[in-house]
Amino acid sequence: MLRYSIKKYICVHFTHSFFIMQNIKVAVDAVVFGYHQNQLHVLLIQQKFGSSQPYWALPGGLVRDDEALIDAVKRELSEETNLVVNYLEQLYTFGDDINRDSRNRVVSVAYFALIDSNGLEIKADTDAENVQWFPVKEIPHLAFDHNQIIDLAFLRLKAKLSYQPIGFDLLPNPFLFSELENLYCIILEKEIDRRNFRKKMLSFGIIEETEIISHQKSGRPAKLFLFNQQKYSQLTQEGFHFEIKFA
Amino acid sequence: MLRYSIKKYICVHFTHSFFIMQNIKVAVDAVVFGYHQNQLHVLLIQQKFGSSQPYWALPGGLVRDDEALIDAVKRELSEETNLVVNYLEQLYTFGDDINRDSRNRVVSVAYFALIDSNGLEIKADTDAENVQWFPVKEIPHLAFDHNQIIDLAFLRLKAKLSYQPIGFDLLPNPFLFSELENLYCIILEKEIDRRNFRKKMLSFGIIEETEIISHQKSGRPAKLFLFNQQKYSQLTQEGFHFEIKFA
DNA sequence: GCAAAAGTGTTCGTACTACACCCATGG
DNA sequence: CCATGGGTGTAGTACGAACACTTTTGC
Repeated sequence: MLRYSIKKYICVHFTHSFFIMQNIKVAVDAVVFGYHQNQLHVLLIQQKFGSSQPYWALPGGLVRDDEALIDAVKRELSEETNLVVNYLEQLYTFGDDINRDSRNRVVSVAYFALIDSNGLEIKADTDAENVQWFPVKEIPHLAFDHNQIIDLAFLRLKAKLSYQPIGFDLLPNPFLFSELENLYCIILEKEIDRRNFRKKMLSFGIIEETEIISHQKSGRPAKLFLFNQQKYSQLTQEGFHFEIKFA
Repeated sequence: MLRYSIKKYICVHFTHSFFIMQNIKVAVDAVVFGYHQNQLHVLLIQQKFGSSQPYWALPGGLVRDDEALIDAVKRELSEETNLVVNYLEQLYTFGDDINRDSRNRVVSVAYFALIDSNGLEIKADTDAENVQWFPVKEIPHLAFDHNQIIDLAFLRLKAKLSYQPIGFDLLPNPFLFSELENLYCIILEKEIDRRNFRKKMLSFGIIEETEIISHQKSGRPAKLFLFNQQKYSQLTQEGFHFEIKFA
């Protein structure tokens, strides 16, 4: 079954050679999540096509010949939205649908990013704005297969929240414990017991209580907490595994 | 910061247009894992370059213009190794190193596959063979960044084994419980208590005991078990989550 | 003094861990 | 009868789940 044959050898050689022409373009797209107003948001930009009809789409674009994929994402984000994100990882490569872009075959490497969007809220009264946050539950119909990409990114975020301390990348540092708790509730779409959540979170030893008191909201003032990234890295090297799950 | 500007708009439009030329090729590569002789193996093929020096490499090749990525992997596997795998998923896209292929910039979408390699063992005496299983701990120096790809695939396999019932895709069906247990021990690289393992595995209700008795080995004959994929799918829809962890 | 959010402990049950002996067969 | 691998139960422990009242501030 695995036996070698001349025919197969030629085939192997052929498909590994560069004699065959290929007309596929490589793009990157980024799903940038932000958290503000007690909601999870996705950053979208507005585009115009030849058809002159404006679509909302994920920030992204074609990769340059001399540019790493990850650099292409960073460049696009910087050019299109002027943002630098806190967390960035590769999500999935979309290239099974040959016609996902009607102009040309495009394989898109999608990335997944997190940012603290608290200081970045866009004025809703500026109609000319072409970059905007959308609540993740109110995403319009987007260009290409971008809705699908967001769905996948959201699943990834939900999953990762439980086994990697990435929630902090959506919050200011220092942050309020209530913000963190709320973030988990909203993204995981379930209620979480405040006492158990705090107990578990603090038990890891990767969060430090500061002496800073926040008077931002009504009610009793709250202490601010710091996520200690360095401590987390250290513990991880020692075999520690972050995991937080709720019924 | 997110304010719209003409300059930015032009930039967005430009990078999303197809006026810019791109000279990047798109390839797929597959890390195929097999399990036999109580060891985890990876399938490699032998290639020749212009330099005429033969390298071992992952099965893979360039994607055709009219072909889904996943179909490209299946085609390459079929052409190069004549195999149909039990499990196949996208692993990661390698495209940060511009020079990973010295001939041309190539972005490679790597896949991760599992197969029951028990009936497929290659005769070691056939020197002309250009497809071969290598124990995962004895992989030679490969072409391109293929060693790195295998490392990542192995990490993925290790991780997935704990939260997805993919071990069965490396075994015959029906299988011996001792095989399953051994597979977990070897891939996770730790010892597992036999009694606890069996108890936990059976508690999910996705494995059925058959009346078939195996007399293959010395010692007391063993019952064969069946993994019930359908039952697993059903349970998953009902919110069941496979998870098996050991100290 | 009341509304609003912060802060805090205990009990109960479940699930993981550790651990050792007998059983069925082939040679 | 001996070697080889298959099959099984229990006791202790640790962790997750459920649950409600007090505290501090602004208005």
